[in-house]
Amino acid sequence: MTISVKFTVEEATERLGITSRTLHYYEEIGLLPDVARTEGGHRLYSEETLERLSHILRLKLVLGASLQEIRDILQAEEELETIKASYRGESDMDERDRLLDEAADRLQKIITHIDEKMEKLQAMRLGFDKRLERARRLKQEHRG
Amino acid sequence: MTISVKFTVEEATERLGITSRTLHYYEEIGLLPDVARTEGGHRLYSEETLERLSHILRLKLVLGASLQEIRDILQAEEELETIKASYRGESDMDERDRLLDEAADRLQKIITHIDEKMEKLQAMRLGFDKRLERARRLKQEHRG
DNA sequence: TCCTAAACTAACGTTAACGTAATCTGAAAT
DNA sequence: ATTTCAGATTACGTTAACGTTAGTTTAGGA
Repeated sequence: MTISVKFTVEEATERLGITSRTLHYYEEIGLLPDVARTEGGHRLYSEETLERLSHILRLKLVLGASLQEIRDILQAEEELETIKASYRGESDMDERDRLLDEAADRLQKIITHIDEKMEKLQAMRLGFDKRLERARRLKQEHRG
Repeated sequence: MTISVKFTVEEATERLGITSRTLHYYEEIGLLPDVARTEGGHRLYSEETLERLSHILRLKLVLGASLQEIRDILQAEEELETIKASYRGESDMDERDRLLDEAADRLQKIITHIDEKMEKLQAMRLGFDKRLERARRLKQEHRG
């Protein structure tokens, strides 16, 4: 049996840079399943939950995704994990292939979305770069 | 004198894929200076304004920036343009160099911000990629 | 045991970014 | 000249993502 270290609310907030209200809220809207409690009702966060939270925050920051969209992404990921975990089991293999394909499809869509975002970022970066270059050139001309 | 084509609200909304309310709102919070009007008070958008709007929407979508942040970015860009435009004029050259440096600094910060975002996107993309690969490998193993 | 800091629940408050409804005026085709 | 549709203004409504306050309970060290 593996020892599972648990973290208090304070430890979680400090590590993640968010408030307890945010933790409560995420739990409230179903982003955090199965948060453990002490006998007295105080929350205890596992390492995996903290990683999940970290993932959520990354998705928010980088993709600019809403919590609803994040919920969908997480769900797709979990589904995939479930399928993979049960893949060597007993039941209908064709059905499993189908489910796996579906999950892979969703992942592919997310990746495509990320790629599109990166392309746009790249284009925008080039635009700002040009402005900066022109500014620097202007300064050089003036000096020389 | 160059002919300046102007566009109606409807043309603008269709071209940009936003509602008139959004146009009004952006004007209201100062994102769109000097929107022209007909004699009767109807708005007329110039090509430059439409491009500005397009830029705003890109910044929103790609950077996930708030309208406040976008206002700041646009302001920085305008400042830089003003400085560049007056750079060959008469007044204090040292002061101009300073202003130009300042503006360039802000641009540099935006670019750095974009770069950081792209790095995070890249890392995230790799993460999703791995999951996808594992899913595909699993399917292959099962078949073979 | 007692005390204080941390956590709990419940509920109302807040801000950004628009949506929507109502009423009125302008534009342009017939 | 009239109709009709687009546009203007005003103002209240909405949603997401938390913030904040209040009153109560738990945890853990002196």
